[in-house]
Amino acid sequence: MSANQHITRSDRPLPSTPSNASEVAADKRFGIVDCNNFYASCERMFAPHLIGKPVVVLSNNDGCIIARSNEAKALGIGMGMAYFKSKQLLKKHDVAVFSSNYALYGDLSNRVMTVLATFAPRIEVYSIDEAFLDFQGFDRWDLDRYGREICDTTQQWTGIPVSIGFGATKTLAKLANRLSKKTPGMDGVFDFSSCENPDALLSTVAVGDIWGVGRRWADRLQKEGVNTAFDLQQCDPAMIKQRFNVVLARTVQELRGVSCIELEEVQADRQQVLCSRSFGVRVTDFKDMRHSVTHFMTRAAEKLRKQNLLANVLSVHVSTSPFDDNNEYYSNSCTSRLVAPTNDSRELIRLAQRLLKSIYVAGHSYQRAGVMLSDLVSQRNLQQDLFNQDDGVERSDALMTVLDTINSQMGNGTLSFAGEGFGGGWRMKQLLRSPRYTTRVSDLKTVS
DNA sequence: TCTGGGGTCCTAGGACCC
DNA sequence: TCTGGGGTCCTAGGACCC
Repeated sequence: MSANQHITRSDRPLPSTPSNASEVAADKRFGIVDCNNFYASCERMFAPHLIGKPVVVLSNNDGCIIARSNEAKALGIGMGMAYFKSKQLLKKHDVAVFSSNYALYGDLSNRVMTVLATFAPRIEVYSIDEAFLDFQGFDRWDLDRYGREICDTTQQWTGIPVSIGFGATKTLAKLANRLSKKTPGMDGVFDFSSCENPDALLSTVAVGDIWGVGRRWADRLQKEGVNTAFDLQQCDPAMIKQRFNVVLARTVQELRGVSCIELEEVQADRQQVLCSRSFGVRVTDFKDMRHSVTHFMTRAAEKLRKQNLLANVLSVHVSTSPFDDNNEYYSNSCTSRLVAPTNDSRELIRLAQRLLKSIYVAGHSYQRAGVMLSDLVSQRNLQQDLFNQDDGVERSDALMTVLDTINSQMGNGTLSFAGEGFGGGWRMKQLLRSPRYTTRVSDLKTVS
């Protein structure tokens, strides 16, 4: 780290173990398992001829590239690259291209998580392709060997290759996981605590590659001479808290081996539910816009009911493309509170349509729209309305249950609201989606 | 022609209350 | 002339994650 006036090193000696280590029964130890190139691996599961070949998966609406196999990465295909800009390159190297197929990825993710849960007393499913495992008390275990067993078993039972990192904190485990994939010879398993010269290793990691340090902060830190994970670890947390914020200060502590971010086994209730999409083609007609917003509202209400939640607040937003230089950018949203919390699609649709009317301005070519539900409350401890004595709520529940049951048993969209319209160019493009191999009987793979 | 979607946490500042 | 202090709630915006 170069000398500078702003960032001062802490004079305190770095703790080799958490300072309160004597008070806890055993040192904390976290593992993070991460599925390698998850979406691409899922596609390969049912297309084994693609093993060893470059594969990419596109975002919703076939907009940009969001997952790449190692072979695709090696060709210089960047994450987030616009699909239309990379078509030539993809074609030239005969890259297999898929639209995203979340039904498939979600199902395979569940299988992976089920396997992982058998290897540790506690598991936190952190994202569709990652899970933290609790290995507190595993001090005497050969984690390197155990890690290899976890990877081998998961791959064998689910077909998805994974890698694992161990560390005294979540941040160090993430870092170990990253190193396990980047360092030849580690082969997807690395225990940071077993490292003989951690300072040297931390010096090889760019500050922006640390979990919790995004682009903005990486830029700011680098301007002040903090370039590597080692540099950041040497910073005084109090100074970081003052000059950046408490979140980054925690990251500094975590890099020092002081665990600040706990394992969260049970998922907290959601605070908001969103449904928002880009359109397959620009929308210039109010009727199409109303169809799309009604459709998004229907999906959001389904999500709400699936989690037994009710919403108090609804907002609707619309916008034109920020990339369109020829037309004026327009973006607007409108928020409203419901009279009483609800998850009834009909009521939410009615309000959403009203809100849409207030922000829709004719003459624009709209690129996206969406709805957001917030101030969510659990259906179980709903405050009863003293003045509403009719049986509306029960009837609404019954109707929504019927709707959801039919759609879940007979396929999404079996029953839909007239307001959603039929077809419509605004529905997203998914021209290259693979079959829903594991969640639809009609899409089952056949062997001839 | 064509640029994803869905979340979280934290902070600052204003309104309002006693 | 003089114009408190402490607290909560809400919102917008900025940062991050996958």
